[in-house]
Amino acid sequence: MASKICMNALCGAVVPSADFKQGWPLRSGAAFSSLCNTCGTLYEQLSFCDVFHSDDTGWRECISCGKRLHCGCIASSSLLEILDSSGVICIRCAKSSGVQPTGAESPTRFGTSLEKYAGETHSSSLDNQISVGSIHNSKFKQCANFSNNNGPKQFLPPQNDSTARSWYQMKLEGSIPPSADARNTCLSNYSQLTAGSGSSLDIKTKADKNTPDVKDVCGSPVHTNLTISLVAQSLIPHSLPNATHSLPNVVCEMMESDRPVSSYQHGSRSHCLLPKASKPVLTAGLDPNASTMSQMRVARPPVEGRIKSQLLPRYWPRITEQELQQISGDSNSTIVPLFEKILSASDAGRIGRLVLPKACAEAYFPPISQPEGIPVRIQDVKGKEWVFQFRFWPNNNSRMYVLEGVTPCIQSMQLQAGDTVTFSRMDPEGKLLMGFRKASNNIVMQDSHFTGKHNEFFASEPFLSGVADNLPIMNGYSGLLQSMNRSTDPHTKVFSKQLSSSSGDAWHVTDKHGSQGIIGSLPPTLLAPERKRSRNIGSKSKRLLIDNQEALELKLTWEEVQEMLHPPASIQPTTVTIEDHEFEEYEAPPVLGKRSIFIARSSGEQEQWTTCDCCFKWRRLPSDFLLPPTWRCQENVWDRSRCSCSAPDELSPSELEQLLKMNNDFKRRRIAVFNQMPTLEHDSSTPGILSGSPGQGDVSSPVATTTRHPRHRPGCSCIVCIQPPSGKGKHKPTCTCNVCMTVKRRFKTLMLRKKKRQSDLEAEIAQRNQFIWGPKEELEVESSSRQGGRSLINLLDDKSRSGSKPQAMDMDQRNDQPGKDIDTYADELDLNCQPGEDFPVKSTRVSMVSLLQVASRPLETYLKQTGLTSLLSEHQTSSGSHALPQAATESEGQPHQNQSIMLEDQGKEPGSDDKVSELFQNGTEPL
DNA sequence: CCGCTGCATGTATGG
DNA sequence: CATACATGCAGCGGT
Repeated sequence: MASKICMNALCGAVVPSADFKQGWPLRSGAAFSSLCNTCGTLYEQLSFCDVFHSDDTGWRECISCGKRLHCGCIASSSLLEILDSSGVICIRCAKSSGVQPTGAESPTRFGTSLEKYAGETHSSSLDNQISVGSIHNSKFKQCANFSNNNGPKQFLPPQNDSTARSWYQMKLEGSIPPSADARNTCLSNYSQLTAGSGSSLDIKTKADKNTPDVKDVCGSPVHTNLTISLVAQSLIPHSLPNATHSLPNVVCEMMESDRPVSSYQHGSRSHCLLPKASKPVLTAGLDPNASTMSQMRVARPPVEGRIKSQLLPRYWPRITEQELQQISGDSNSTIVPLFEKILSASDAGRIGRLVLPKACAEAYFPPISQPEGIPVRIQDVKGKEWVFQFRFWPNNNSRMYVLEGVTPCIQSMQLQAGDTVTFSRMDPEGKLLMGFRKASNNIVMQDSHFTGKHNEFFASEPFLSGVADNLPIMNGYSGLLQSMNRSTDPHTKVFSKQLSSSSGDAWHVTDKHGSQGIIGSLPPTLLAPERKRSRNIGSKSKRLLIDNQEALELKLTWEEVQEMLHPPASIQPTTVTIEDHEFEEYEAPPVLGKRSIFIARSSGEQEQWTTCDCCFKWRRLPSDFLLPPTWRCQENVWDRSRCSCSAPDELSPSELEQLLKMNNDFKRRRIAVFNQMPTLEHDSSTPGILSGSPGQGDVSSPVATTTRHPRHRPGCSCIVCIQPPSGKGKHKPTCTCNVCMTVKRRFKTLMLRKKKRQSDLEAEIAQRNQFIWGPKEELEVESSSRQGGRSLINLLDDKSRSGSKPQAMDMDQRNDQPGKDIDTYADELDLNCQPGEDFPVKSTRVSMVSLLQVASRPLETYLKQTGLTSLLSEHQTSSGSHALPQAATESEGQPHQNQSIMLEDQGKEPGSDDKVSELFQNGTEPL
């Protein structure tokens, strides 16, 4: 019998694992946790995947294809479905064979109950087949009377006979009629099964057969070591008698013993039994720092079922038990969370009008028939009572509800756009309460970031959960699915990483570009002009963009967390395509690597630095070394002479300080890039951020540029990673290395595409403008070069229009391509071109005249000069430079691939052709 | 001129 | 496509 140690440092009790019968399935999609029997501390949060680790290995076999897929990875949740208590079929088989669950009226399937619970339904056709869970098909068989409420209790299922089929019956007492309707409501909607505060569900025991007396079990000291906890909702709380509010609110939900299972509601918690303890994981949507269940922030569906169907999950209250208790204090009143809203700029503005979600207003506020509305009294957390005018505006045959006069209240709470106001009700008085959460301690990043619209950004989002506590439960999963489902990018790859034994559940997604680009991975919204961004604060709460440094830092931190995850070494993923989405399946868990810092010295040498887990000193490693989760300098096989803990290779304090400073500086610059993107192109004084101009670092000191940024790891086959350090390693035209082959392949594809397009436009183009097409043709040789072409054309276009210098280009004039200045394009040009020649171009300033000279050359001349003629004829893309010719530059600098990284993504944006055609249509004559 | 009020409109999003 | 909602803005009244 395995034992665990309670993670509560103050407790430390050994928690023996009960010898539960395996194959005791439970629903997925909840905030699972385990409680220490001794101190009651929640010490594990189990992912939804863990629930069907029925064999405790995490591996399940598809009953159709036999493929073994590991729970805890994407496969377990989205690619597997449980057809009955034991059978699992992968989605591919289910889809291809049309397998339908048999033997059950309502199949037990995983992976969706959570989404439904959190309102995060996704659009897969499979979803339609997925029930809320076997609960839907369950029967209440046993009741228990939990008449005492002294601390957490667990319900112990029959352990001696896993096949016992004891029938239970639940009796609802109080004002809830145990009618068929009520029961069916419960059965059809799990969220309502869980009674919450204010409820008084008194469940009487009616044991039969060989089932242990539940009452006895529950009245005795805790026996189980593992429970699943759900934050629950009230079940029509205000219809319950007030006198019972101090009693435990219990829902006993008993299933057949070969079915999910048992839970009971205690207070606002519901505890279910898990078959076995599993490794601790962070569960998305939960606060990883929450030491107890009461601190976990979980979205609660509305208390009234009819509202639930109307109210968007974004308004679901996410108040924690702790907060609820704080509000209710010692009073006997019950706090019913109603809804919450993230304040928009308008809400928090001086107008003093808080727009209420329509459904919420109509559900929880008094009905009003006149637009003038009525005054409502709302008490804030300090006990102060405010009177707001609750009214509506007619709007499109609908209503728009507002609370007027909220400014004093908002100000007293010191709220601003992005903060969250919560509305609760105190029962039985029915008094409305208003609380709040500051955005600063409630990093709210709504799930739009996870949608397929911005896959790049989505890919860079964390799936270590709980960091953003406003995320829907399990957002890592649901958001992932949403992204997959919404994405129109057929190349979207979901790179699922499984749990390593030492890590928590985490998802990692890369897009088709590898999503390594920090800047390139930003959604356009983050690169939007300031005005646009500020408007988006709280905009519909769906696309709340973090505009403050803190949140950006957090995002970067998330990224950094992801940097630590690597695919298992030497494991080749199998790629499957499901509904146009490519999945990389790994048959081994991911590796949680150790954090490291990448730097590049001015010599071009790249280094990786990390700390020894033994002596905690900084050590230098090869840049391409994949760090294991733990690493000690004794393992420094590259330089054994320096691998003792007192090795000379360690950093001196000053060096360390410098290194960390540079690392921080790099982070700051990443942030600065976000902030400065819109203005960069007309701010030649800040070229360093994108162009890597001199000044970034002392030539004699390490330069904190991640030319091979950390998220690219050995095994990454993207164009960035596979190319040698810039300026090094000339490739011969006949070279067949990865780099050259990739570039050749890309070039070939692009040329084919180009030719096809060209044939359509050739006549017009030849007639209209020869010299524009030339450079563009060339510049589109590589996708990332297209921006260069656009840049040039934009320059011309802009100059032709305004006659002003190109640096003065306004973002708004070409907002289809957020700011990059010309040297950025120059950098970009040499991104994927191969270092067959020395890189001639790295300019921080480009002469307009020289650019125009280049631009005005005939295509053939240009190709010839740039060596692309040979490329065209021989497809030797590895030779020659795609960069602007030397004449176009004034200085040289070092290549900076981290810009290239981002540009690789951007280069795939459509539009450059549009720009050209637009130019043509307008008949603009460049100069 | 300023601020308030009510409505209109644009945009995001869900169905 | 319908709807919700964030916010712009015209019009009005008060100062």
